[in-house]
Amino acid sequence: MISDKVRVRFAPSPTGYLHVGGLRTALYNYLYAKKNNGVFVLRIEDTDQNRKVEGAVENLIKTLNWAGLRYDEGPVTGGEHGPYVQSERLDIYKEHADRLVKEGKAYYCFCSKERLELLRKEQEEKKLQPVYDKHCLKLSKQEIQEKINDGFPYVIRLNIRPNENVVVKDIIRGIVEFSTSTVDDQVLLKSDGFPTYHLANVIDDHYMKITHVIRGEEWLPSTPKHVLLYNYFGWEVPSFAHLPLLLNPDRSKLSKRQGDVAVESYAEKGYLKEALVNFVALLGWNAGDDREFYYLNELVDAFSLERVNKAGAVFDIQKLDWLNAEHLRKLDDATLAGMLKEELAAGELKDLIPGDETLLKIVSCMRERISFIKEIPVNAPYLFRKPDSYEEKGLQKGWKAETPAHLNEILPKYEALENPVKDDYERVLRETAESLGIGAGKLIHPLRLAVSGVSGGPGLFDIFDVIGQKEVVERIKTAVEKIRI
RNA sequence: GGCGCGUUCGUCUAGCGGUUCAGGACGCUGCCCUCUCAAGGCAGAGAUCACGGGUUCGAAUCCCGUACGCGCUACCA
Repeated sequence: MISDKVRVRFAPSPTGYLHVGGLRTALYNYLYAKKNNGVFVLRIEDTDQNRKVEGAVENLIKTLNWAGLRYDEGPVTGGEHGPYVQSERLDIYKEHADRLVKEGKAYYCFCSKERLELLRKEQEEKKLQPVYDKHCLKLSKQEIQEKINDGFPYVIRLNIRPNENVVVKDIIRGIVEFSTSTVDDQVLLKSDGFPTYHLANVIDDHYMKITHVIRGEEWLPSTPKHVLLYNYFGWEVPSFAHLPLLLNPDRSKLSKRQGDVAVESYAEKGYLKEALVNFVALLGWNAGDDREFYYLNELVDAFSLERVNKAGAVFDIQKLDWLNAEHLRKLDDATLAGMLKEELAAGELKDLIPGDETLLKIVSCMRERISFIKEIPVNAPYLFRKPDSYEEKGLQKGWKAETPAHLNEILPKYEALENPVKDDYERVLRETAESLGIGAGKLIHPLRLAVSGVSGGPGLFDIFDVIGQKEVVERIKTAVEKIRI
C-alpha cells in the first residue's frame, strides 16, 4: 500500500493566477482529503522554464488560502516529503531517468527540432499518427557516448513497446483501455535538464505517497504513459479520478477568451469566497439530493468522488450571482456593514461614509435587495447624498398637480419632530394622509421620489431613518421647488 | 486524421430496469404579499431523456452502432 492514509495533491503550474477550474480541482482534492482524514498536498509544477511568472507561487498560495483551502504539506509550510517545488527536485528526476535508460526502458534522443518537424509533417501527410519513430533507439552505446562527449543536446524518451494494452482504472469513469501503439515515446527529460510533466508527476506522486490522483479530464489521454512509468519503476499505481472539464457557454474548455477565469478577479468583483467555493463544488458534483447551499465544512461531510459527474459543466454566472446573494444574506449586519465601509472607502463616495450606526441601518434595509455589497452605492446612492435628478417614470406616475400642496402640508410636521425615530415619520405621514382625506400612497410615492429621485428601493421610512430628519426636510423642500409638471 | 471521454429542460442537475407521459435549482413569465423595488410564497412555460437498433413482460436507466460535442495528439502543464 502506498500509504495507510489518504494523500492527495493539487499540482498547479505557476502561470500567474489560479484558474477557476484549478480551484475546483483543488477543492475536490481538499474535500476528499478532509472527508477521509487524509492529507492535502500542494505541489508546484514549474518545470517549464519558458512559462515562469514572477510571484505566481505566492499568489497561488494566497488565493488558495482566501478560498479556505489550507494545505497540509507544500511550499512554505513544508512537510516530510519535500521539496514541494519541482524545480528544486531536478537531480531526483535526472537520476530516475538515467535508471530507466540503464534498464532499456528509456533512451537518449539527439534528434533536432527540424528533423522532428519534418517527421511530423510526413506523418501528417500520410495521415499517420504523429509519433516519434524511435530513430535514436538504434544508436549504439558508443555512438551515444560520442555524441554526449561532443556536447550534443539530448532528451530522454520513454521506450514504449507497441501492441500492448494499458488499463487505467478511473474512479469516475471506470475502466479505460489504451493500446501502447497509440502512445508516443514521450520525452521524459528535456534538453535543458528539466523533466516533463509526465516524468515529474509520476516520480513526485510516488515519493510523496499520493494515494489518489484527482485531476482534470485533459490528463486522461496521457495517463497510460504514467501507468507505464509506474510499471517501469516497479511502483504501485495510485487511484485515478479524472474530473469533467469546466466549459464556456459554447461548451469549449473554459478559457480566458470568453470571460473571467482567474479566481482573483472574481474576488475583486466582490464575489464571496463562500459563494464561489459552493458554486464550483456543484459544477460536476451533487450529493444526490436537492441541496444547493453549502459551506466548506458541510461540503467536506457530503462529498464523495463516486458522485462526481462525467460530463463537462458550463460555468453559469447567473447561478453564481444567485448563490452569492444567498451567501451574502446569511452574513450578519455587522459583517455586511464592515464590507460596505470598505467598499465605500474605495469608491467615489469615500468622503460621504456615514457613521457605523447608519451603516448598520443601510445594510439592514438593503440586504434583501442586492447580490453584491458594491450594488448598495450603485443602486441606492441617495442613502449617501442628495438625488441630482428625478426619474421621469416616477414623476409621471406619482407626481400630481396637488402633490406640492400635500407635501407642504407634511413638511412643517416633519420639521417639528424632535429626534424622530422611524415610527415617528410613519405616524405623522398616516395622520396627515387621514386629515387630507387621501390614501397614504399619495404621500409615500412622491416623498420617495423627492427624497431618493427614484421610484424603487427600501421602505420609505427606512430611507428617512438612514438619511435623517435634516436631509428629509431639505430634500422635500428642494423637490417641491424644483419639480414642475 | 488517430486515440479517449461525453450526450436528461437555455444552464447546473436528480434519476442507478417498473410507484416518472422525467423531479429540483438558476434564469424567464404570471399571480399573491406590499408604500415602491427586492426578498418570500404560489403558479406556469420549458426535456419526443442525441439518434437507430437490440436485451427484457417492461429502458432515460443494460448492450451495440451512428451522429454530434469536447479533450488529447509539444523538449506546455
